[in-house]
Amino acid sequence: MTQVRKRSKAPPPSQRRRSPPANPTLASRTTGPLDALLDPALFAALSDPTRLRLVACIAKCGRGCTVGETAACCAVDLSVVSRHLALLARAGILTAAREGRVVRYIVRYDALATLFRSLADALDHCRPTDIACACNADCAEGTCDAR
Amino acid sequence: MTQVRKRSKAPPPSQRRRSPPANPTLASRTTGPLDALLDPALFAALSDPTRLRLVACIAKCGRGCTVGETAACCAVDLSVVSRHLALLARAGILTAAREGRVVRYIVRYDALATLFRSLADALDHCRPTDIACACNADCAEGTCDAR
DNA sequence: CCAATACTTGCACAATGACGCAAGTACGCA
DNA sequence: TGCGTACTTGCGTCATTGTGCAAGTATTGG
Repeated sequence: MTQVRKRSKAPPPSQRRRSPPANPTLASRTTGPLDALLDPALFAALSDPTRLRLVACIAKCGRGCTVGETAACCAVDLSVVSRHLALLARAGILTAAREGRVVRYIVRYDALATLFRSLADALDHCRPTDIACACNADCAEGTCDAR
Repeated sequence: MTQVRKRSKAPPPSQRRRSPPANPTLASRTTGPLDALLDPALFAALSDPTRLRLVACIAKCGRGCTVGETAACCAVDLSVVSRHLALLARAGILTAAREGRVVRYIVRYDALATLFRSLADALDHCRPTDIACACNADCAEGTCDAR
Protein backbone atom coordinates (compact mmCIF):
# COMPACT_ATOMS: atom_id res chain seq x y z
CA MET A 1 0.00 0.00 0.00
CA THR A 2 1.64 3.16 -1.08
CA GLN A 3 -0.36 5.85 -2.70
CA VAL A 4 -3.44 5.56 -0.58
CA ARG A 5 -3.14 8.78 1.33
CA LYS A 6 -6.03 9.31 3.71
CA ARG A 7 -5.21 11.76 6.41
CA SER A 8 -8.35 13.55 7.41
CA LYS A 9 -8.72 14.50 11.03
CA ALA A 10 -11.31 12.42 12.79
CA PRO A 11 -14.65 14.21 12.87
CA PRO A 12 -16.10 15.12 16.29
CA PRO A 13 -17.86 12.32 18.14
CA SER A 14 -21.27 13.68 17.24
CA GLN A 15 -20.90 13.13 13.52
CA ARG A 16 -18.41 10.31 13.77
CA ARG A 17 -19.21 7.29 11.70
CA ARG A 18 -20.83 4.76 13.96
CA SER A 19 -21.89 2.15 11.51
CA PRO A 20 -19.23 1.42 8.96
CA PRO A 21 -19.94 2.41 5.36
CA ALA A 22 -21.44 -0.21 3.14
CA ASN A 23 -18.90 -2.82 2.23
CA PRO A 24 -17.50 -2.11 -1.19
CA THR A 25 -19.29 -4.31 -3.62
CA LEU A 26 -16.84 -7.02 -4.37
CA ALA A 27 -19.12 -7.86 -7.23
CA SER A 28 -18.04 -4.74 -9.01
CA ARG A 29 -14.54 -6.12 -9.10
CA THR A 30 -15.53 -9.45 -10.54
CA THR A 31 -16.57 -8.39 -13.98
CA GLY A 32 -13.81 -6.42 -15.65
CA PRO A 33 -10.53 -7.64 -17.06
CA LEU A 34 -7.52 -8.48 -15.02
CA ASP A 35 -6.73 -4.89 -14.05
CA ALA A 36 -10.10 -4.34 -12.48
CA LEU A 37 -9.65 -7.45 -10.37
CA LEU A 38 -6.19 -6.59 -9.16
CA ASP A 39 -7.13 -4.30 -6.31
CA PRO A 40 -4.17 -3.38 -4.09
CA ALA A 41 -6.46 -2.60 -1.17
CA LEU A 42 -7.89 -6.08 -1.15
CA PHE A 43 -4.49 -7.75 -1.17
CA ALA A 44 -3.17 -5.28 1.36
CA ALA A 45 -5.96 -6.24 3.71
CA LEU A 46 -4.87 -9.85 3.38
CA SER A 47 -1.16 -9.15 3.62
CA ASP A 48 -0.90 -9.10 7.39
CA PRO A 49 -0.37 -12.43 9.21
CA THR A 50 -2.52 -11.39 12.13
CA ARG A 51 -5.37 -10.37 9.87
CA LEU A 52 -5.12 -13.58 7.90
CA ARG A 53 -5.35 -15.57 11.07
CA LEU A 54 -8.43 -13.64 12.06
CA VAL A 55 -9.99 -14.28 8.69
CA ALA A 56 -9.23 -17.98 8.90
CA CYS A 57 -10.65 -18.12 12.39
CA ILE A 58 -13.86 -16.40 11.43
CA ALA A 59 -14.16 -18.34 8.21
CA LYS A 60 -14.35 -21.57 10.16
CA CYS A 61 -16.78 -20.40 12.79
CA GLY A 62 -19.99 -20.73 10.89
CA ARG A 63 -21.96 -18.02 12.61
CA GLY A 64 -20.35 -14.63 12.95
CA CYS A 65 -17.65 -14.23 15.55
CA THR A 66 -17.57 -11.41 18.06
CA VAL A 67 -14.49 -9.28 18.45
CA GLY A 68 -13.76 -10.85 21.79
CA GLU A 69 -14.04 -14.40 20.52
CA THR A 70 -11.91 -13.62 17.55
CA ALA A 71 -9.27 -12.02 19.71
CA ALA A 72 -8.70 -15.41 21.31
CA CYS A 73 -7.24 -16.58 18.01
CA CYS A 74 -4.12 -14.51 18.26
CA ALA A 75 -1.93 -12.86 20.82
CA VAL A 76 -2.54 -9.19 20.19
CA ASP A 77 -4.45 -6.60 22.10
CA LEU A 78 -8.21 -6.57 21.70
CA SER A 79 -8.03 -3.07 20.32
CA VAL A 80 -5.74 -4.30 17.60
CA VAL A 81 -8.18 -7.03 16.70
CA SER A 82 -10.99 -4.52 16.59
CA ARG A 83 -9.02 -2.38 14.18
CA HIS A 84 -8.07 -5.33 12.01
CA LEU A 85 -11.65 -6.52 11.76
CA ALA A 86 -12.87 -3.05 10.87
CA LEU A 87 -10.24 -2.86 8.16
CA LEU A 88 -11.21 -6.25 6.79
CA ALA A 89 -14.84 -5.18 6.69
CA ARG A 90 -13.89 -1.99 4.88
CA ALA A 91 -12.00 -4.08 2.35
CA GLY A 92 -15.13 -6.13 1.72
CA ILE A 93 -13.72 -9.31 3.18
CA LEU A 94 -15.92 -9.41 6.26
CA THR A 95 -19.35 -8.13 7.12
CA ALA A 96 -20.05 -6.55 10.47
CA ALA A 97 -23.36 -6.73 12.28
CA ARG A 98 -24.13 -5.35 15.70
CA GLU A 99 -26.25 -7.62 17.87
CA GLY A 100 -27.03 -5.85 21.05
CA ARG A 101 -23.82 -5.48 22.91
CA VAL A 102 -21.66 -7.49 20.58
CA VAL A 103 -20.56 -7.06 17.00
CA ARG A 104 -20.46 -10.14 14.82
CA TYR A 105 -18.08 -10.38 11.92
CA ILE A 106 -18.60 -12.96 9.24
CA VAL A 107 -16.67 -13.81 6.11
CA ARG A 108 -18.23 -12.83 2.80
CA TYR A 109 -17.76 -16.32 1.41
CA ASP A 110 -19.57 -15.83 -1.86
CA ALA A 111 -18.09 -12.50 -2.75
CA LEU A 112 -14.57 -13.67 -2.02
CA ALA A 113 -14.90 -17.00 -3.75
CA THR A 114 -16.36 -15.29 -6.79
CA LEU A 115 -13.58 -12.76 -6.83
CA PHE A 116 -10.85 -15.37 -6.62
CA ARG A 117 -12.45 -17.44 -9.38
CA SER A 118 -12.70 -14.35 -11.55
CA LEU A 119 -9.06 -13.70 -10.95
CA ALA A 120 -8.18 -17.22 -11.97
CA ASP A 121 -10.30 -16.89 -15.10
CA ALA A 122 -8.76 -13.55 -15.98
CA LEU A 123 -5.31 -15.06 -15.65
CA ASP A 124 -6.28 -17.93 -17.89
CA HIS A 125 -7.44 -15.50 -20.50
CA CYS A 126 -4.16 -13.67 -20.35
CA ARG A 127 -2.15 -16.79 -20.86
CA PRO A 128 -0.26 -16.46 -24.13
CA THR A 129 -1.49 -18.37 -27.10
CA ASP A 130 0.40 -19.34 -30.23
CA ILE A 131 -0.40 -16.02 -31.74
CA ALA A 132 2.09 -13.47 -30.54
CA CYS A 133 0.66 -10.61 -28.56
CA ALA A 134 0.75 -7.36 -30.48
CA CYS A 135 1.91 -5.41 -27.49
CA ASN A 136 5.25 -7.09 -27.34
CA ALA A 137 7.18 -4.13 -28.59
CA ASP A 138 6.48 -1.96 -25.62
CA CYS A 139 4.10 -2.56 -22.78
CA ALA A 140 3.41 1.12 -22.42
CA GLU A 141 2.09 1.51 -25.91
CA GLY A 142 0.21 -0.39 -28.56
CA THR A 143 -2.60 -2.71 -27.65
CA CYS A 144 -1.44 -3.48 -24.17
CA ASP A 145 -3.95 -1.85 -21.85
CA ALA A 146 -2.11 -2.64 -18.71
CA ARG A 147 -1.33 0.93 -17.82
CA MET B 1 3.45 -7.51 6.80
CA THR B 2 4.46 -7.35 10.40
CA GLN B 3 6.21 -10.19 12.00
CA VAL B 4 8.48 -10.96 9.13
CA ARG B 5 11.65 -9.67 10.69
CA LYS B 6 14.59 -10.34 8.45
CA ARG B 7 17.50 -8.16 9.29
CA SER B 8 20.62 -9.90 8.16
CA LYS B 9 23.40 -7.78 6.77
CA ALA B 10 23.96 -8.38 3.10
CA PRO B 11 26.65 -10.98 2.58
CA PRO B 12 29.86 -9.91 0.81
CA PRO B 13 29.71 -9.83 -2.99
CA SER B 14 31.64 -13.06 -3.29
CA GLN B 15 28.92 -15.19 -1.70
CA ARG B 16 26.05 -12.94 -2.63
CA ARG B 17 23.12 -14.65 -4.22
CA ARG B 18 23.34 -14.17 -7.94
CA SER B 19 20.55 -16.32 -9.20
CA PRO B 20 17.43 -16.06 -7.13
CA PRO B 21 16.36 -19.11 -5.15
CA ALA B 22 13.89 -21.38 -6.82
CA ASN B 23 10.45 -19.91 -6.82
CA PRO B 24 8.47 -21.24 -3.92
CA THR B 25 6.27 -23.97 -5.17
CA LEU B 26 2.89 -22.40 -5.32
CA ALA B 27 1.62 -25.90 -5.73
CA SER B 28 2.46 -26.64 -2.14
CA ARG B 29 -0.02 -24.01 -1.11
CA THR B 30 -2.83 -25.34 -3.20
CA THR B 31 -3.57 -28.52 -1.36
CA GLY B 32 -4.14 -27.80 2.30
CA PRO B 33 -7.12 -26.24 3.99
CA LEU B 34 -7.80 -22.56 4.06
CA ASP B 35 -4.96 -21.72 6.43
CA ALA B 36 -2.35 -23.20 4.18
CA LEU B 37 -3.64 -21.13 1.28
CA LEU B 38 -3.72 -17.86 3.15
CA ASP B 39 -0.10 -16.88 2.74
CA PRO B 40 0.62 -13.33 3.91
CA ALA B 41 3.72 -13.12 1.75
CA LEU B 42 1.76 -13.76 -1.42
CA PHE B 43 -0.82 -11.12 -0.67
CA ALA B 44 1.84 -8.72 0.49
CA ALA B 45 3.55 -9.08 -2.85
CA LEU B 46 0.30 -8.10 -4.52
CA SER B 47 -0.54 -5.31 -2.14
CA ASP B 48 1.46 -2.57 -3.81
CA PRO B 49 -0.17 -0.62 -6.66
CA THR B 50 3.05 -0.33 -8.59
CA ARG B 51 3.69 -4.04 -8.36
CA LEU B 52 0.16 -4.86 -9.39
CA ARG B 53 0.52 -2.70 -12.44
CA LEU B 54 3.72 -4.50 -13.33
CA VAL B 55 2.01 -7.84 -12.94
CA ALA B 56 -0.90 -6.75 -15.10
CA CYS B 57 1.48 -5.43 -17.71
CA ILE B 58 3.51 -8.62 -17.84
CA ALA B 59 0.42 -10.80 -17.70
CA LYS B 60 -0.80 -9.31 -20.95
CA CYS B 61 2.47 -9.47 -22.79
CA GLY B 62 2.47 -13.06 -23.85
CA ARG B 63 6.18 -13.63 -23.93
CA GLY B 64 8.22 -12.56 -20.97
CA CYS B 65 8.88 -8.86 -20.53
CA THR B 66 12.30 -7.44 -19.85
CA VAL B 67 12.86 -5.13 -16.92
CA GLY B 68 13.25 -2.17 -19.23
CA GLU B 69 10.05 -2.88 -21.14
CA THR B 70 8.13 -3.38 -17.96
CA ALA B 71 9.44 -0.16 -16.51
CA ALA B 72 7.61 1.70 -19.26
CA CYS B 73 4.35 0.65 -17.60
CA CYS B 74 4.77 2.91 -14.64
CA ALA B 75 6.51 6.06 -13.61
CA VAL B 76 9.11 4.81 -11.18
CA ASP B 77 12.82 4.41 -11.46
CA LEU B 78 14.13 1.39 -13.30
CA SER B 79 15.87 0.23 -10.17
CA VAL B 80 12.56 0.22 -8.37
CA VAL B 81 11.03 -1.91 -11.08
CA SER B 82 13.93 -4.29 -10.89
CA ARG B 83 13.41 -4.67 -7.17
CA HIS B 84 9.67 -5.14 -7.54
CA LEU B 85 10.07 -7.81 -10.17
CA ALA B 86 12.62 -9.66 -8.08
CA LEU B 87 10.22 -9.57 -5.15
CA LEU B 88 7.35 -10.85 -7.28
CA ALA B 89 9.53 -13.69 -8.51
CA ARG B 90 10.50 -14.54 -4.94
CA ALA B 91 6.82 -14.62 -4.05
CA GLY B 92 6.20 -17.12 -6.82
CA ILE B 93 4.11 -14.80 -8.93
CA LEU B 94 6.61 -14.33 -11.71
CA THR B 95 9.39 -16.41 -13.16
CA ALA B 96 12.66 -14.83 -14.15
CA ALA B 97 14.85 -16.04 -16.98
CA ARG B 98 18.04 -14.46 -18.16
CA GLU B 99 18.42 -14.32 -21.93
CA GLY B 100 21.77 -12.93 -22.76
CA ARG B 101 21.81 -9.37 -21.66
CA VAL B 102 18.19 -9.14 -20.70
CA VAL B 103 16.08 -10.78 -18.03
CA ARG B 104 12.59 -11.84 -18.96
CA TYR B 105 9.88 -12.02 -16.38
CA ILE B 106 6.70 -13.92 -17.07
CA VAL B 107 3.59 -14.53 -15.00
CA ARG B 108 3.11 -17.99 -13.56
CA TYR B 109 -0.39 -18.20 -14.97
CA ASP B 110 -1.12 -21.78 -14.01
CA ALA B 111 0.24 -21.63 -10.51
CA LEU B 112 -1.63 -18.44 -9.73
CA ALA B 113 -4.89 -19.50 -11.31
CA THR B 114 -4.73 -22.80 -9.46
CA LEU B 115 -4.02 -21.06 -6.21
CA PHE B 116 -6.91 -18.64 -6.59
CA ARG B 117 -9.29 -21.45 -7.49
CA SER B 118 -8.14 -23.42 -4.47
CA LEU B 119 -8.78 -20.41 -2.32
CA ALA B 120 -12.27 -20.10 -3.70
CA ASP B 121 -12.91 -23.77 -3.11
CA ALA B 122 -11.57 -23.60 0.43
CA LEU B 123 -13.87 -20.69 1.16
CA ASP B 124 -16.82 -22.60 -0.21
CA HIS B 125 -16.01 -25.49 2.09
CA CYS B 126 -15.88 -23.18 5.06
CA ARG B 127 -19.28 -21.71 4.34
CA PRO B 128 -21.56 -22.55 7.25
CA THR B 129 -24.14 -25.26 6.80
CA ASP B 130 -27.29 -25.85 8.78
CA ILE B 131 -25.32 -27.77 11.35
CA ALA B 132 -23.80 -25.34 13.80
CA CYS B 133 -20.04 -25.37 13.99
CA ALA B 134 -18.76 -26.92 17.18
CA CYS B 135 -16.11 -24.30 17.63
CA ASN B 136 -18.54 -21.52 18.21
CA ALA B 137 -17.85 -21.22 21.88
CA ASP B 138 -14.32 -20.03 21.44
CA CYS B 139 -12.30 -19.84 18.29
CA ALA B 140 -9.10 -20.49 20.19
CA GLU B 141 -10.22 -23.85 21.49
CA GLY B 142 -12.33 -26.78 20.50
CA THR B 143 -12.44 -27.99 16.94
CA CYS B 144 -11.55 -24.75 15.33
CA ASP B 145 -8.11 -25.25 13.85
CA ALA B 146 -7.65 -21.71 12.77
CA ARG B 147 -4.77 -20.95 15.09
C1' DC C 1 40.45 -6.36 -23.03
C1' DC C 2 37.35 -2.28 -23.50
C1' DA C 3 33.00 -0.17 -24.08
C1' DA C 4 28.06 -0.29 -24.11
C1' DT C 5 23.75 -2.18 -22.65
C1' DA C 6 20.81 -4.08 -19.06
C1' DC C 7 20.16 -4.99 -14.67
C1' DT C 8 21.08 -5.18 -9.54
C1' DT C 9 22.43 -3.47 -5.15
C1' DG C 10 23.93 -0.03 -1.30
C1' DC C 11 22.38 3.81 1.00
C1' DA C 12 19.48 7.42 2.89
C1' DC C 13 14.91 9.14 3.63
C1' DA C 14 9.99 9.81 4.12
C1' DA C 15 5.71 7.53 4.69
C1' DT C 16 3.04 3.72 6.31
C1' DG C 17 1.46 0.32 9.28
C1' DA C 18 1.05 -2.62 13.43
C1' DC C 19 0.98 -2.39 18.13
C1' DG C 20 -0.22 -1.38 23.20
C1' DC C 21 -2.16 1.54 26.50
C1' DA C 22 -5.52 4.51 28.07
C1' DA C 23 -9.68 6.87 27.42
C1' DG C 24 -14.12 7.15 25.08
C1' DT C 25 -18.67 5.34 23.34
C1' DA C 26 -22.62 1.98 22.81
C1' DC C 27 -25.88 -1.09 24.66
C1' DG C 28 -28.47 -3.85 28.07
C1' DC C 29 -29.95 -4.38 32.74
C1' DA C 30 -30.80 -3.14 37.45
C1' DT D 1 -29.94 6.85 35.94
C1' DG D 2 -25.88 4.27 37.16
C1' DC D 3 -23.04 0.26 36.16
C1' DG D 4 -20.77 -3.42 33.74
C1' DT D 5 -19.68 -5.50 29.35
C1' DA D 6 -18.04 -4.99 24.63
C1' DC D 7 -16.03 -2.41 21.41
C1' DT D 8 -13.76 1.70 19.27
C1' DT D 9 -10.60 5.46 18.93
C1' DG D 10 -6.56 8.79 20.12
C1' DC D 11 -1.85 8.82 20.58
C1' DG D 12 2.99 7.66 20.74
C1' DT D 13 6.50 4.27 19.32
C1' DC D 14 9.08 1.49 16.40
C1' DA D 15 9.94 -1.49 12.36
C1' DT D 16 9.07 -2.07 7.54
C1' DT D 17 8.59 -0.52 2.92
C1' DG D 18 8.69 2.18 -1.41
C1' DT D 19 11.55 5.26 -3.73
C1' DG D 20 15.55 7.70 -6.13
C1' DC D 21 20.33 8.24 -6.87
C1' DA D 22 24.71 6.48 -7.50
C1' DA D 23 27.75 2.74 -7.90
C1' DG D 24 28.43 -2.16 -8.95
C1' DT D 25 27.93 -6.53 -11.81
C1' DA D 26 26.76 -9.36 -15.90
C1' DT D 27 26.78 -10.19 -20.79
C1' DT D 28 27.71 -9.20 -25.61
C1' DG D 29 30.16 -7.12 -29.45
C1' DG D 30 34.29 -4.80 -31.33
